[in-house]
Amino acid sequence: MISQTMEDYLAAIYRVEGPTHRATTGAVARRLGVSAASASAMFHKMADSGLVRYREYLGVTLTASGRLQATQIVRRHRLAERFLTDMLGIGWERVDKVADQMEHALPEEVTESFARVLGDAARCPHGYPIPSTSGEVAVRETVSLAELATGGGGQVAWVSEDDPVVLATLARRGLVPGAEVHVLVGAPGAKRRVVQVEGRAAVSLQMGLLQAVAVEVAMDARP
Amino acid sequence: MISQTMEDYLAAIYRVEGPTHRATTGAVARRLGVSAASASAMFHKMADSGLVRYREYLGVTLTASGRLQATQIVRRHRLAERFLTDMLGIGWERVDKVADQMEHALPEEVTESFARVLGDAARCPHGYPIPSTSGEVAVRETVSLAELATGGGGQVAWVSEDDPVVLATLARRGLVPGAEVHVLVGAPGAKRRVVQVEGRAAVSLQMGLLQAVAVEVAMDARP
DNA sequence: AACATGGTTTAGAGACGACTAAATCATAGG
DNA sequence: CCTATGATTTAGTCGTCTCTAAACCATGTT
Ligand SMILES: [Mn+2]
Ligand SMILES: [Mn+2]
Ligand SMILES: [Mn+2]
Ligand SMILES: [Mn+2]
Repeated sequence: MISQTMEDYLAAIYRVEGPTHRATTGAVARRLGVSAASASAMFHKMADSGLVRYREYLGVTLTASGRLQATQIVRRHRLAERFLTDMLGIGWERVDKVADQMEHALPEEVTESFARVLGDAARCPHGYPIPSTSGEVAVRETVSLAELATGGGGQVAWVSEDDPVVLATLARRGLVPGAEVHVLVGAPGAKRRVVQVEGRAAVSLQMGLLQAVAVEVAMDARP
Repeated sequence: MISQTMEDYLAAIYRVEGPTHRATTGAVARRLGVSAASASAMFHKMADSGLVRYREYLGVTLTASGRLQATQIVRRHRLAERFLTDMLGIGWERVDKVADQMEHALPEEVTESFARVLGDAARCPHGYPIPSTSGEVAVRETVSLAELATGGGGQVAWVSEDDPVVLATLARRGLVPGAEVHVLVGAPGAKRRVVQVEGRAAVSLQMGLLQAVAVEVAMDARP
């Protein structure tokens, strides 16, 4: 049996480590709101349990076993979120916190019931892919709205989900997964940029909001 | 903030202490699968937090504050159970364990959404009353099938929910909340008794099963 | 009235997961 | 190539919850 805490570390590592990237102590600690010392100690225990490979001072990588368990936790998390928004009508800015608890409570049978009644949803309400039971995920190449080339645009793939205030603002601006968006004014990395969503009037958004939006650039517009 | 462990103690005390009965260290410890020493230590902390009154060697009683919080945990637990059986089709012998986790994860908003989509259910799948938001419960006078007078009968009010095997057996025998049941043969307290459910053929049940069934005796047949 | 018994509390200790402060390492700039 | 800097690890504690073993108390029996 794996502790709830260790499950949270697993999911955090999964989300931090990109396809190439290693999950560093600091990045995981930051995501979990925990000191780097605590993360370091936990990395040792997880390595002993065969969940990660740990190269000191460099960070961890999930093993096959660790990766499979991580995807299952993330699957439970995102299915729970979908359920909360779709079936209970809870606002998307509040579901992450609840799902963060539920992800540890749902046995296989309940998880798959969720999937069934939700029609095998492919994404969480924030746009992130829901891993399959075997751990596969649909990968998409994205660029944050902050870094997108001026004049460029695409479809919103997902939005960062950890700040409820940001989420509420994004929803009000129409910046939800699936929306078409274009950058009209402002260089990549600028403090503010003017963007246009679908048929709406253009709005100026600041850094924090821009960084929270991941855009899938149209095939022919890739850098 | 109150710990998940303390919440479990609160609910256990609530369920152990009858209208008159005091919740004793041993009874609470047994219900939580914990040593008496652990329960004793926790009682001190809960008394310090104003959740219970503690009379050493005699047990605890919930304070007004403790009782209110306990009913809210039990409300979440039982609504979660109803949701799992009614909306997801999970078997009633498995829902208690899942609800035991979910009861700590559901904020007010989600709990009341459950209540709404369930049409303000009055009982959990095992027949226990669901406390209202203000903590009120419908009281019913019951006698266990083991103690019911020979020849007597009534309506099944609720069944003990902690043993999945017992629950599965009871369901197979038709001994579910609402069923009419009569004791045909066997003295109160006997190892086995013959009972009849609704229109079914009479069956002989052993102690363990008999004790698990609480029967509401018809008004005119009260002892 | 004394005592035996069983339940309860205390004593002592361990697992887990968090923290701060201090030491250590990797690496980018000079 | 060397060093300054920032990230990481270690050392030392703490809080929470658990346990077993031993001491203690309330109770009913003799
Ligand atoms: Mn979590
Ligand atoms: Mn999400
Ligand atoms: Mn619980
Ligand atoms: Mn129940």
